[in-house]
Amino acid sequence: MTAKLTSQQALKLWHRATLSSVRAESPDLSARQMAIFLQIYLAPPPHTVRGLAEALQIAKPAVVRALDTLGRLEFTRRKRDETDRRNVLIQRTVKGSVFLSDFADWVVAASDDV
Amino acid sequence: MTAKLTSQQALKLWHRATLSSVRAESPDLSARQMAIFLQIYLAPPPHTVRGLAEALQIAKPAVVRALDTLGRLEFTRRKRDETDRRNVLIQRTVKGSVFLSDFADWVVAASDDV
DNA sequence: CGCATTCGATTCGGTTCCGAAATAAAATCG
DNA sequence: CGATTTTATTTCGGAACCGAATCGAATGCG
Repeated sequence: MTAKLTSQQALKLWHRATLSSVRAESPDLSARQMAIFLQIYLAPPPHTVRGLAEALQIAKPAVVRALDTLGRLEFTRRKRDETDRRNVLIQRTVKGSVFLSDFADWVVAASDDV
Repeated sequence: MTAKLTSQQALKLWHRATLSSVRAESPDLSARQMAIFLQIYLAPPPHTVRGLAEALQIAKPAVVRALDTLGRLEFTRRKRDETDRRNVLIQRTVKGSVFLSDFADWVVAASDDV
């Protein structure tokens, strides 16, 4: 349904969507934080610190810090895995879903007439 | 040529592109920094601190700091405006253009078969 | 000319982030 | 059981960031 974008279109899309997000004063997430957030919401669970670190190819402490920030924003939540208590399962939240929905709207709007 | 994206497609696109960027160990830019960077490269010049602050609706010191970081990365360059020496004109660089080109490729790839 | 305005940068205290190394807690294995 | 492995977190010094307020230089205006 959607054709592959040209470079020009891709950049214009990214520009517009990012502008919308910044103007809306949504949390100023870094690329890493955003990648972790999207991974949690779009990739199939369960999500662990180790799994996220591997998926993004970054160090575990960086994941822990990003989860601290996302948790502070109430975009994600930690839950101990009771079957293996070494693991921490990262879960979605209502607030995170709302942000994701808003964000999707900005990207969709940016893709209109790009 | 390109149809408007659905929310699902928009998020999948963003997820994939952001993952590529993070995995490639490109600089971990925040949303604000990325918005400023794209504004400089995609919107018509001249670009000033004040103009960027207005376009993004953020405070000037935040723009100054972002330009410090982008400058450190050699993605942008400051140049005094000689006709009105209060102004600083923000300019593009070769290194910034290369990054932008790489970034565009990631988004294009992410848009394929989304 | 003198004063007000504009512009970018700086300061302030406080927060978050970095990578590398060390740690704590839980599970597994011999 | 004890030793090893696995998992997430904490620590460290150093860097970057925040918003609000202030500053210094340049310009414009009366």
